[in-house]
Amino acid sequence: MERLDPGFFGVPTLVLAERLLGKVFVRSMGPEGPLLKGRIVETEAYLGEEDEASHAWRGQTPRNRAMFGPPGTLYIYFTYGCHHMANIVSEPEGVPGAVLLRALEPLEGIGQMRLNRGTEELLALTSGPGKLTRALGIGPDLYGESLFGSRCWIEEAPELPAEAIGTSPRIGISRSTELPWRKFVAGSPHLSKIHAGTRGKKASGRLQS
DNA sequence: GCGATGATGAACT
DNA sequence: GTTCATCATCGCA
Repeated sequence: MERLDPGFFGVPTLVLAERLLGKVFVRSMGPEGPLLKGRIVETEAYLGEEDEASHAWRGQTPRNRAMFGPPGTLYIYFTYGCHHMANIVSEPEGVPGAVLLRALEPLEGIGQMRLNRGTEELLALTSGPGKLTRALGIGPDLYGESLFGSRCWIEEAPELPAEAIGTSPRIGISRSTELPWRKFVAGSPHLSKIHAGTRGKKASGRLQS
Protein backbone atom coordinates (compact mmCIF):
# COMPACT_ATOMS: atom_id res chain seq x y z
CA MET A 1 0.00 0.00 0.00
CA GLU A 2 1.13 3.49 -0.81
CA ARG A 3 1.61 6.18 1.81
CA LEU A 4 -0.48 9.31 1.64
CA ASP A 5 1.48 12.44 0.67
CA PRO A 6 1.31 16.00 2.10
CA GLY A 7 -1.19 17.11 -0.53
CA PHE A 8 -3.78 14.76 0.94
CA PHE A 9 -3.75 16.58 4.29
CA GLY A 10 -3.54 20.23 3.25
CA VAL A 11 -7.29 20.56 2.74
CA PRO A 12 -10.17 22.01 4.81
CA THR A 13 -10.56 20.14 8.10
CA LEU A 14 -14.07 18.88 7.39
CA VAL A 15 -12.91 17.47 4.06
CA LEU A 16 -9.99 15.70 5.69
CA ALA A 17 -12.22 14.24 8.42
CA GLU A 18 -14.19 12.42 5.73
CA ARG A 19 -11.25 11.51 3.49
CA LEU A 20 -9.44 9.80 6.37
CA LEU A 21 -12.25 7.30 6.91
CA GLY A 22 -11.23 3.90 5.58
CA LYS A 23 -7.54 4.81 5.40
CA VAL A 24 -5.02 2.78 7.39
CA PHE A 25 -3.08 4.35 10.25
CA VAL A 26 0.29 2.66 10.71
CA ARG A 27 2.53 2.84 13.78
CA SER A 28 6.04 1.42 13.56
CA MET A 29 7.59 0.40 16.86
CA GLY A 30 11.09 0.44 15.39
CA PRO A 31 13.11 -1.72 12.97
CA GLU A 32 12.84 -4.77 15.22
CA GLY A 33 9.43 -4.01 16.65
CA PRO A 34 5.99 -4.93 15.40
CA LEU A 35 3.95 -2.91 12.93
CA LEU A 36 0.62 -1.81 14.33
CA LYS A 37 -2.10 -1.06 11.79
CA GLY A 38 -5.69 0.08 12.15
CA ARG A 39 -8.36 1.21 9.72
CA ILE A 40 -9.78 4.61 10.59
CA VAL A 41 -13.52 4.29 11.20
CA GLU A 42 -14.35 7.41 13.26
CA THR A 43 -13.05 11.00 13.25
CA GLU A 44 -13.98 14.47 14.47
CA ALA A 45 -13.10 17.84 12.93
CA TYR A 46 -11.75 20.68 15.09
CA LEU A 47 -11.39 24.00 13.35
CA GLY A 48 -9.62 27.12 14.48
CA GLU A 49 -12.14 29.91 14.33
CA GLU A 50 -15.89 29.60 14.81
CA ASP A 51 -15.38 26.43 16.83
CA GLU A 52 -15.47 26.98 20.56
CA ALA A 53 -14.63 23.35 21.25
CA SER A 54 -11.32 23.62 19.44
CA HIS A 55 -8.10 24.07 21.37
CA ALA A 56 -7.10 26.68 18.78
CA TRP A 57 -10.23 28.77 19.28
CA ARG A 58 -8.53 31.46 21.32
CA GLY A 59 -5.39 31.55 19.27
CA GLN A 60 -2.04 29.88 19.49
CA THR A 61 -0.63 28.67 22.82
CA PRO A 62 2.39 26.54 23.68
CA ARG A 63 0.14 23.50 23.91
CA ASN A 64 -1.69 23.79 20.60
CA ARG A 65 1.08 25.15 18.39
CA ALA A 66 1.13 21.93 16.36
CA MET A 67 -2.38 22.72 15.11
CA PHE A 68 -0.89 25.70 13.27
CA GLY A 69 1.91 23.67 11.75
CA PRO A 70 2.21 21.94 8.38
CA PRO A 71 -0.57 19.51 7.39
CA GLY A 72 0.14 15.85 7.97
CA THR A 73 1.73 16.22 11.39
CA LEU A 74 0.47 14.77 14.65
CA TYR A 75 -1.02 16.93 17.39
CA ILE A 76 -0.88 14.91 20.62
CA TYR A 77 -2.21 16.11 23.94
CA PHE A 78 -2.91 14.73 27.38
CA THR A 79 -6.26 15.13 29.11
CA TYR A 80 -8.39 13.90 32.01
CA GLY A 81 -5.22 12.98 33.85
CA CYS A 82 -4.80 9.69 32.07
CA HIS A 83 -5.42 9.81 28.33
CA HIS A 84 -3.53 10.93 25.25
CA MET A 85 -5.45 12.07 22.17
CA ALA A 86 -4.13 11.80 18.62
CA ASN A 87 -5.04 14.44 16.03
CA ILE A 88 -3.91 14.89 12.43
CA VAL A 89 -3.20 18.47 11.39
CA SER A 90 -5.12 19.76 8.37
CA GLU A 91 -5.36 23.01 6.38
CA PRO A 92 -2.43 24.90 4.85
CA GLU A 93 0.42 25.69 7.27
CA GLY A 94 -0.47 28.64 9.49
CA VAL A 95 -4.19 27.89 9.49
CA PRO A 96 -5.24 25.97 12.63
CA GLY A 97 -7.21 22.78 12.23
CA ALA A 98 -6.98 19.09 13.12
CA VAL A 99 -8.88 15.84 12.89
CA LEU A 100 -9.22 13.77 16.06
CA LEU A 101 -8.89 10.01 15.63
CA ARG A 102 -11.76 8.53 17.63
CA ALA A 103 -11.76 4.88 16.64
CA LEU A 104 -9.85 2.31 14.59
CA GLU A 105 -10.49 -1.21 13.37
CA PRO A 106 -7.44 -3.30 14.37
CA LEU A 107 -5.80 -4.90 11.34
CA GLU A 108 -2.25 -5.91 12.22
CA GLY A 109 -0.19 -6.27 15.38
CA ILE A 110 -3.32 -7.13 17.32
CA GLY A 111 -1.35 -9.22 19.81
CA GLN A 112 0.76 -6.21 20.73
CA MET A 113 -2.34 -4.04 21.00
CA ARG A 114 -3.84 -6.50 23.47
CA LEU A 115 -0.68 -6.29 25.57
CA ASN A 116 -0.70 -2.49 25.49
CA ARG A 117 -4.37 -2.31 26.45
CA GLY A 118 -4.39 -5.14 28.98
CA THR A 119 -7.54 -6.68 27.55
CA GLU A 120 -8.39 -9.49 25.15
CA GLU A 121 -11.63 -7.97 23.90
CA LEU A 122 -11.09 -7.11 20.23
CA LEU A 123 -13.91 -4.58 20.11
CA ALA A 124 -12.46 -2.70 23.08
CA LEU A 125 -8.89 -2.37 21.79
CA THR A 126 -9.21 0.83 19.76
CA SER A 127 -12.88 1.84 20.01
CA GLY A 128 -12.25 5.24 21.56
CA PRO A 129 -9.76 8.11 21.32
CA GLY A 130 -8.00 7.30 24.59
CA LYS A 131 -8.02 3.57 23.91
CA LEU A 132 -6.45 3.74 20.48
CA THR A 133 -3.50 5.85 21.60
CA ARG A 134 -2.65 3.35 24.32
CA ALA A 135 -3.09 0.40 21.97
CA LEU A 136 -0.70 1.96 19.44
CA GLY A 137 1.80 3.26 21.98
CA ILE A 138 1.19 6.90 21.07
CA GLY A 139 2.53 9.33 23.65
CA PRO A 140 4.01 12.82 24.10
CA ASP A 141 7.16 11.82 22.22
CA LEU A 142 5.11 11.87 19.03
CA TYR A 143 3.98 15.48 19.52
CA GLY A 144 4.54 17.27 16.21
CA GLU A 145 5.72 14.07 14.53
CA SER A 146 5.43 14.06 10.75
CA LEU A 147 3.33 11.40 9.04
CA PHE A 148 5.98 11.17 6.34
CA GLY A 149 8.71 9.76 8.57
CA SER A 150 9.55 6.31 9.89
CA ARG A 151 7.57 6.16 13.14
CA CYS A 152 4.04 6.53 11.81
CA TRP A 153 2.23 7.16 8.55
CA ILE A 154 -1.07 6.59 6.78
CA GLU A 155 -1.62 4.20 3.90
CA GLU A 156 -3.90 4.69 0.93
CA ALA A 157 -7.14 2.73 0.70
CA PRO A 158 -10.06 2.75 -1.72
CA GLU A 159 -12.35 5.75 -1.37
CA LEU A 160 -15.53 5.02 0.56
CA PRO A 161 -18.86 5.53 -1.18
CA ALA A 162 -20.69 8.58 0.16
CA GLU A 163 -23.53 6.47 1.57
CA ALA A 164 -21.09 4.57 3.80
CA ILE A 165 -20.19 7.73 5.73
CA GLY A 166 -22.29 8.77 8.71
CA THR A 167 -22.39 12.17 10.41
CA SER A 168 -23.36 13.26 13.92
CA PRO A 169 -22.59 15.87 16.58
CA ARG A 170 -19.26 15.50 18.33
CA ILE A 171 -18.87 13.56 21.55
CA GLY A 172 -17.61 14.57 24.97
CA ILE A 173 -17.54 18.33 24.50
CA SER A 174 -19.49 21.12 26.18
CA ARG A 175 -19.28 23.95 23.63
CA SER A 176 -20.47 24.04 20.03
CA THR A 177 -22.19 20.72 20.59
CA GLU A 178 -24.64 21.35 17.75
CA LEU A 179 -22.03 21.18 15.00
CA PRO A 180 -22.28 17.85 13.10
CA TRP A 181 -18.57 17.41 12.71
CA ARG A 182 -18.17 13.79 13.75
CA LYS A 183 -17.72 11.43 10.80
CA PHE A 184 -17.80 7.64 10.92
CA VAL A 185 -18.05 4.48 8.82
CA ALA A 186 -21.71 3.61 9.14
CA GLY A 187 -22.37 0.24 10.75
CA SER A 188 -18.82 -0.49 11.83
CA PRO A 189 -18.69 -2.52 15.07
CA HIS A 190 -15.52 -0.67 16.07
CA LEU A 191 -17.08 2.76 16.66
CA SER A 192 -16.65 4.45 20.04
CA LYS A 193 -20.25 5.19 20.82
CA ILE A 194 -21.58 1.67 20.98
CA HIS A 195 -22.78 2.06 24.54
CA ALA A 196 -26.19 1.01 23.36
CA GLY A 197 -26.93 -2.55 22.35
CA THR A 198 -24.70 -5.57 22.77
CA ARG A 199 -21.57 -4.09 24.25
CA GLY A 200 -19.38 -7.17 23.99
CA LYS A 201 -20.74 -10.41 25.30
CA LYS A 202 -18.15 -10.72 28.06
CA ALA A 203 -16.63 -13.52 25.98
CA SER A 204 -16.29 -16.86 27.70
CA GLY A 205 -12.55 -16.41 28.27
CA ARG A 206 -11.78 -13.58 30.64
CA LEU A 207 -8.11 -12.64 30.86
CA GLN A 208 -6.25 -13.49 34.06
CA SER A 209 -8.77 -15.46 36.05
C1' DG B 1 -27.85 -4.12 31.76
C1' DC B 2 -27.67 0.50 33.03
C1' DG B 3 -26.38 5.28 34.75
C1' DA B 4 -23.38 7.67 37.87
C1' DT B 5 -18.79 8.87 39.43
C1' DG B 6 -13.78 9.04 40.67
C1' DA B 7 -9.15 9.10 38.79
C1' DT B 8 -5.48 12.17 37.64
C1' DG B 9 -2.25 15.81 35.27
C1' DA B 10 -1.40 19.84 32.59
C1' DA B 11 -2.84 24.09 30.37
C1' DC B 12 -5.17 28.11 30.98
C1' DT B 13 -7.68 32.25 33.63
C1' DG C 1 -8.59 27.02 41.15
C1' DT C 2 -11.03 25.31 37.13
C1' DT C 3 -11.57 22.86 33.01
C1' DC C 4 -11.14 19.04 30.06
C1' DA C 5 -11.97 16.33 22.43
C1' DT C 6 -12.00 10.00 28.57
C1' DC C 7 -12.18 5.36 30.63
C1' DA C 8 -13.07 1.80 33.97
C1' DT C 9 -15.46 0.62 37.83
C1' DC C 10 -19.02 0.62 41.14
C1' DG C 11 -23.77 0.24 42.76
C1' DC C 12 -28.33 -0.75 41.75
C1' DA C 13 -31.96 -3.28 38.94
